[in-house]
Amino acid sequence: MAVQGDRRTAILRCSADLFARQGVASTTVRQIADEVGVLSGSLYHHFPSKDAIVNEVVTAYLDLLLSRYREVMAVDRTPRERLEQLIAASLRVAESEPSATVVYQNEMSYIRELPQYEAVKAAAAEVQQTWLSVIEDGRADGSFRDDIDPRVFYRFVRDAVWLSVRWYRPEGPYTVERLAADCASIFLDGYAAFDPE
Amino acid sequence: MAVQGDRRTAILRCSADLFARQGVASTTVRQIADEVGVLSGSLYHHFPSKDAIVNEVVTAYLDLLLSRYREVMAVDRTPRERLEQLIAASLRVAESEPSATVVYQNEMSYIRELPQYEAVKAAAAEVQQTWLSVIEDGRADGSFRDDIDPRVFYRFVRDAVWLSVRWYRPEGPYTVERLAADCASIFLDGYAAFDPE
DNA sequence: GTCTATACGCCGATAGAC
DNA sequence: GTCTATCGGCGTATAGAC
Repeated sequence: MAVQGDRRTAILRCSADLFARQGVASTTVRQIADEVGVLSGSLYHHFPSKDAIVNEVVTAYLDLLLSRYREVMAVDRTPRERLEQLIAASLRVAESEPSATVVYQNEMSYIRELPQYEAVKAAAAEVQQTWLSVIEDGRADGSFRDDIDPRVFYRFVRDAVWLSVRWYRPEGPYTVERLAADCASIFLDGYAAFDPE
Repeated sequence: MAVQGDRRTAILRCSADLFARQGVASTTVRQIADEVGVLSGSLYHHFPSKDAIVNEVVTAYLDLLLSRYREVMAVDRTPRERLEQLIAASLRVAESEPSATVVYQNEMSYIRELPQYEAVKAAAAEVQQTWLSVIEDGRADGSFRDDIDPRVFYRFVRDAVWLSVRWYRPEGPYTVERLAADCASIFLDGYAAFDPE
């Protein structure tokens, strides 16, 4: 069982890497098997289909992300602090699971056709609701602007945060914590120079 | 010739729509032919390969985008005004060519393997250079902040702008000009409420 | 749990009639 | 310029030996 668990994990990890690099549709079960070090037929002992592998990659990713979001929301903070924390939590998840993050960002049209899409949809809805509730709270207490639709602001932040997996490399001196701080500062304070007053 | 030109255009338009909806790898030449209203063999009278269709969709898109950017840069304006104009020009191109925009945003790993990738690469470099020069000018004249890497700011703006094709629908009362204004205002002034002073 | 061997369909692309 | 017909290859998935 430990062996099977390790093999399953290896299959999921190799698949996520290939899916992220080449796209799901362009990745073959033979490539996955090569990377794992078995023949393609052996994959079907662990998963019933290629789609099942995709589904598990995405589901595990969303479970991790949601658990981090729930931790952020469990603490009493201002909307601004919570927004900063959501950005930082997202970037940390993207750093620890870059391939799964890329798959989820790039392959939504593929994911939507999976047989178990409803579970993914529910998790995605909770993710969105978390962000929107924080933004609405900030509008309500006057710390955020009320002249721009919260959904528009949410989508800009979301896309900027998640697409950072396409260019951010955690190896350099620019840490993920600094990236999160810069992101929050740009979106909240703007890139225009502060008024020298 | 007019007929062939029309047919070529129809093939490009249908291909871009399918590529955007399903991904390039998952779109077959038979699907493209069905959508156009011919049989798949007939496509090869107009294009030597499926990859050639992808290449022309992307190249035409980048040509259009660059021509709009050059118009913006031809006028003497402040960095802030130019940044607003680049955002607006980008969103207008995304509105007029949504499928090609999606293809270019989603399929970079496919595009990078095309035989004629060098031309695409050159155009992409000019796009990036246009944004960066405007941002650098704003830092130089003190209108933009100098405590955050211009490349980081560029990538956040770029991703927020281009990913709007995934959710923005021009049919509603929220016009693309208003979207551009909101985008520029968030990125330059921030979403935090203005100091009531 | 992995391998060998293979079924079966769809893929991009081509040749040649019309 | 489009059609008919088809080729060779590679895709996912399966059956059964070990």
